[in-house]
Amino acid sequence: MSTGGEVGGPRWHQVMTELAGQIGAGGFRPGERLPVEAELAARFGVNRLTVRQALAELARAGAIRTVHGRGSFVAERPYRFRVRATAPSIVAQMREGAHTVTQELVAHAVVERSDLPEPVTLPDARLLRLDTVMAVDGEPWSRDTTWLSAERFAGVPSVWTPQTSLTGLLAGAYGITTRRSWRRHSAEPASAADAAALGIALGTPLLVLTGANSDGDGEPLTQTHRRTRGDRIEYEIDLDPDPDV
Amino acid sequence: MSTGGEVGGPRWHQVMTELAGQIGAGGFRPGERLPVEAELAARFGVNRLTVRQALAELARAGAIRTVHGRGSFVAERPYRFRVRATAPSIVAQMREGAHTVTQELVAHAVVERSDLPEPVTLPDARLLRLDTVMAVDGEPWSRDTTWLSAERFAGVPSVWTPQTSLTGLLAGAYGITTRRSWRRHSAEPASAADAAALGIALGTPLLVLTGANSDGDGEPLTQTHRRTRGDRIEYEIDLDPDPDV
DNA sequence: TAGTGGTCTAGACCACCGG
DNA sequence: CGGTGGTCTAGACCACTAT
Repeated sequence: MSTGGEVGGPRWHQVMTELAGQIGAGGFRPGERLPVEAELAARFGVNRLTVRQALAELARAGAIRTVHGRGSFVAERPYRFRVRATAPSIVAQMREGAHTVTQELVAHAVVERSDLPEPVTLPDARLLRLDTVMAVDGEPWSRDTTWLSAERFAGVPSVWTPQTSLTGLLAGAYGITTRRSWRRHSAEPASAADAAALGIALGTPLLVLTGANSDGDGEPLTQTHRRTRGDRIEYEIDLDPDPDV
Repeated sequence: MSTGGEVGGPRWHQVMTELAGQIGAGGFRPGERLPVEAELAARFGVNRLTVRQALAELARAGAIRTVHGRGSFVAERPYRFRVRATAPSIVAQMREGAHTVTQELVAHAVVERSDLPEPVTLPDARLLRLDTVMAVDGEPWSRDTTWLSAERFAGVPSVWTPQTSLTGLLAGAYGITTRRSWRRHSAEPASAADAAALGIALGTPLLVLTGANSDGDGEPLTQTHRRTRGDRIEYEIDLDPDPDV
């Protein structure tokens, strides 16, 4: 610093890069609380709102996490979980990696087929809709909605536990082998509901997956809408036929 | 309004949903300029900063586009381009749909292999790096970086035009058929450079693709890093073996 | 109850755009 | 040049968290 060079850019941007640099250099440890906003404002010689804009950008980028009434904390694991998009069960993949995965069932209802997002691939008119929140190693990770036949799978909600994997449940209780059918990926800002459920700032980028799975015969079985923290996931799509497997 | 119902939530959120409703209901046409911030502030009876927070959220969601010195405009096409992730050339796909696609070469350089993002699949030590900005129907759409052998393809920059498709160029001038090899998808907030190149607000969600293509024999040929506006793209991944093809 | 972040205001000045 | 959004300040009060 004090190289005499042009500093340039808005003050909040300078504050942001300065803080990001200190975090990256280990000046603040993962999980550690940053100084309070008023303290940062005094330290940088700027108004508190200027500090807040810098912190907001850091939060969107996943470098810190800000909690109302408690403070801003350096992100625990700057880690992006890599998931194979071509496999049907994400839960199974993660548990292979010795991670704790839970899926809390926050709501379920029987809905009409018009409730499904495009493209609609399920044949049933009445569908069971499961709204769940997935957490990895205790940290909220994605907000998921799954639709499946209300008639065939009416008993699913009553046997659901946070340890349930839908793919595993269908295999165990119904003898159905699930296969992936199609996937679509896009990116959206977190809505107020997303932010509340995932403990992130409003507007944080989410990776949005919509997709469907079919049974062993290729018949449509489930349809899914998953909203995952963008800073915590990376979908991997292997297209080359691998001759070693 | 004045239904007597609970309004709830912060004022900026109310302003946001009110404006979003008017846009959705056709109160403002696509491309139309919104009233200036001071006018909106007066109309809603709030401070200009409160209006600005509402507009910032609408911009992140892609509903409006704000331009310094000119104003905020309702998004032209609330349209998400659907792209098959399993095909090698996105440019070809879009032109099939009768869309105008240009790729401006903004920079090119010869770099070391360490410049490549993980996982590194190209064998060459010295690589040609192409930085381009893709526009669809005149609107900036993605920021791309492509690496390929500096030795074999040294002539590429000198023949590049905005109409060039790299896949087409390799086929035409080098007789090479390109195949997709692997892809990774994640989501990130737009950096300052992204925002400037794509004409979007800082922090807007981007769909980030990293991937590689190989030649007909499966030999690694190119590696790509593409940052696309999240509100303008949807990657489609077909996994079911299609018996008709 | 004290400390923290979240919201809002009033006012000022700067940077960019177009005629 | 006038009009627009972008930044910054000083100060106030509210909502949430922990003790």
